[in-house]
Amino acid sequence: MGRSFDSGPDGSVHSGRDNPRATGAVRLSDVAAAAGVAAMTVSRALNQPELVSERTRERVQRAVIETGYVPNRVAGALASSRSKMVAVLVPTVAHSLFADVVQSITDTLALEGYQVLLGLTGYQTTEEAAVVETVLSRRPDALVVAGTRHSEATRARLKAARIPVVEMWDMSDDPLDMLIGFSHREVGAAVAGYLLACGYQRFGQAMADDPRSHQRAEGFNARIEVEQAARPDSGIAVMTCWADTPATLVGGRTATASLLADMPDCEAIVCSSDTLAMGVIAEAQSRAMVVPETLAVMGFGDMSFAAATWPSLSTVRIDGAEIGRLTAEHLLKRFNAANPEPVGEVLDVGFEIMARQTTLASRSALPS
Amino acid sequence: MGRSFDSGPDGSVHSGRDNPRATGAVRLSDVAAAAGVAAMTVSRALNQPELVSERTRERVQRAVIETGYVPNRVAGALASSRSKMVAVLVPTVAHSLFADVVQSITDTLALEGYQVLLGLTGYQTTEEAAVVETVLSRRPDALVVAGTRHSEATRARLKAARIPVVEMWDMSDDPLDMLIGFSHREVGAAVAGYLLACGYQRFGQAMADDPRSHQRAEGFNARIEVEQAARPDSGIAVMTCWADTPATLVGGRTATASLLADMPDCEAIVCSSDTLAMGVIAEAQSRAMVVPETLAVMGFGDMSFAAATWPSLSTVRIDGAEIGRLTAEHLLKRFNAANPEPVGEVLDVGFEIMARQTTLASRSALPS
DNA sequence: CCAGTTGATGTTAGCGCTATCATTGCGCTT
DNA sequence: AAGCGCAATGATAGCGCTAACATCAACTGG
Repeated sequence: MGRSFDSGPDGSVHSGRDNPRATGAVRLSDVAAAAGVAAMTVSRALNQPELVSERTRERVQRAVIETGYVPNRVAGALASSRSKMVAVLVPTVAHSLFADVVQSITDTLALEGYQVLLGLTGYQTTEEAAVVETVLSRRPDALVVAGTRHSEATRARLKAARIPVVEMWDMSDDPLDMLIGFSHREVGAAVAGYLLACGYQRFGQAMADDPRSHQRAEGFNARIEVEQAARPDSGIAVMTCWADTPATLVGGRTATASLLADMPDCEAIVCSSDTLAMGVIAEAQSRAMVVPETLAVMGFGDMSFAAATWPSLSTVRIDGAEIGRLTAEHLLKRFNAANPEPVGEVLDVGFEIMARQTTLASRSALPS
Repeated sequence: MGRSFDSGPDGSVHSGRDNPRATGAVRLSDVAAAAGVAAMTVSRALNQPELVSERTRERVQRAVIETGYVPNRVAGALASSRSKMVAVLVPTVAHSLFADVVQSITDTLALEGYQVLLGLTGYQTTEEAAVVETVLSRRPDALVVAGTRHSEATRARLKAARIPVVEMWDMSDDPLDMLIGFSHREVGAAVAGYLLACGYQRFGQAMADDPRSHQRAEGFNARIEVEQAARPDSGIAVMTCWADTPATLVGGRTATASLLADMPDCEAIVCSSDTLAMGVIAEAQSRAMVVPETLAVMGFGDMSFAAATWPSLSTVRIDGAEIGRLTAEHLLKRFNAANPEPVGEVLDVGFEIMARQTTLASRSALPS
């Protein structure tokens, strides 16, 4: 209590405030001196309180407040080789789907004191490799990455890092470790099934030209082909228009114009994102077409505005928050487990078709 | 080349692979052994290449690749007390405005090898204090925080940390250090001025009940009062309806219903967010009111969908990416400067009124 | 009453890097 | 030839923390 922070009676282990390399911040040993215990005891009182007697714990607590101590986790991480950080790599955060995931991971990890180191990879694999290396240099306790297509160099680095890795967002046949996502093919097939059930037959697809959209388009077409085979004379048909990435409103309008030019009797347009779908609706309305009576529209993503438009947008909902939560919970379980070995587990979180006003549930009941 | 990594001829400084506390990862000294130089030289070759001869630099480069070395920046940060990390604290990232800022900061800082440590504070000041302490324990080189209202404890911690602090998003009279944002009052006043110029006189306000929206509402009302004083018999009037936070579509619809009930001749509804505005439009359309002829709508935020709707949403654009870029550039300048003292600088990035289809530029020319 | 056990605390020795100063070799001057 | 300055490299000593082991008192049971 009455003791100086700078020197114990024995001359403290640390070189004290006069050392040119010291940061000047309050250290564990300062708190220890204030509490009249050893530095190690303070460390334990803060990190493993159950190992310390209640009386000591309280004294340390008081000394921490008194000195205004903020632990230096950089030093802690170096000494213990546990950083309590999780690197999260997503292409961008300026997109509500990934933003939801990041938000949810951050919130869930925070419950046990873990923090998120954010890495934005862009949409290029080359950039990903650089970001992975930078992020690994911080020695995170785990790494979460969106997507399953990594360069060989990246895969090697991730394996060499010997930390839990969660791939999310996409499904894959050979996950590096843990995988949490959904199948884009199945989304496409489900959308086709839904629209067929509604009674639609003439389809346009306005898709952004990226790998995931391609998978959804494939799933869609596969389901349509099954139906064509089952009902050869039904007049079921699909046209696809590929838009530039990233998807924009204008892209949706342009795609719609193109699709309507080639397929004037198009009944429904399926989009690879809600943003494109908004463009489709805008183009339709500007042509005085009535949505959904004249033209149905289907989006993807269930972004915040999808439910808010008039007519509200039918779309596919991916629960990004759920993916994030599951990811974080899985990691916390791994951290607390004795054995941190890769598990090779795969979790399909699925998706939900949100039937709203831009599609008609029973179009077949209407006069065509 | 033919040398073992584990022991130099002199018996290496480090205890080698048999030490139980070593991580097993490739270390600087391993690279040094492979390149036949001292560890310090490798460190310099990587961090201050200009201090090393070209021949040595190349040898080191080769050794790095050969050994698969990934620097341990945790150790580096401890030794140099520079972490090359910037903490970014925002209420949420599941909101495109903040997401844009985070994206932009991350991208810009990455140019000079800095990384972002993300902290999500929620909308409560109590949470902010805890998050600030946690991130400071990582000893970031700077801290960026959205908003200017901090608890005393937070302000004290930030000052004690002795690192550059950038407050962003709001204006304030007494910034802690650097401040980059815009004036919410001025936004409100500008929106009022714009709508008055269009010829509107009967206004509704659908505002989320948060401090920033209050400031905008104040600015709006102040401008309206000036006009009322100038033209006492004009019939200019405002009604305000406060919606719950966070703003939702349904909140917008409810607010609209309430406003129209109290002010049936309402000509224009001003919203505190684009999301609320979408709700207003949806409610209007469901009542067969024509936007903008019967009811004009004004949003805030210029979110991605604002330009995409039909009719497209008139709103106020804040350039989140610009705020992020300026923030990051300011910090980089500070990092490279000799003197890292607080600057007390304030930067107003302003805003832009995006006149789109939900407002009529010359309503006065129409028959009322 | 003493070896064995337990719980609480202290001591020591690094974690892997970089700041700092020391050393070396080389070209140049006087 | 001795002295100087400079560029390149090396050796040393920590940064602030925690793993691992050591110590010590207070018990336990035979």
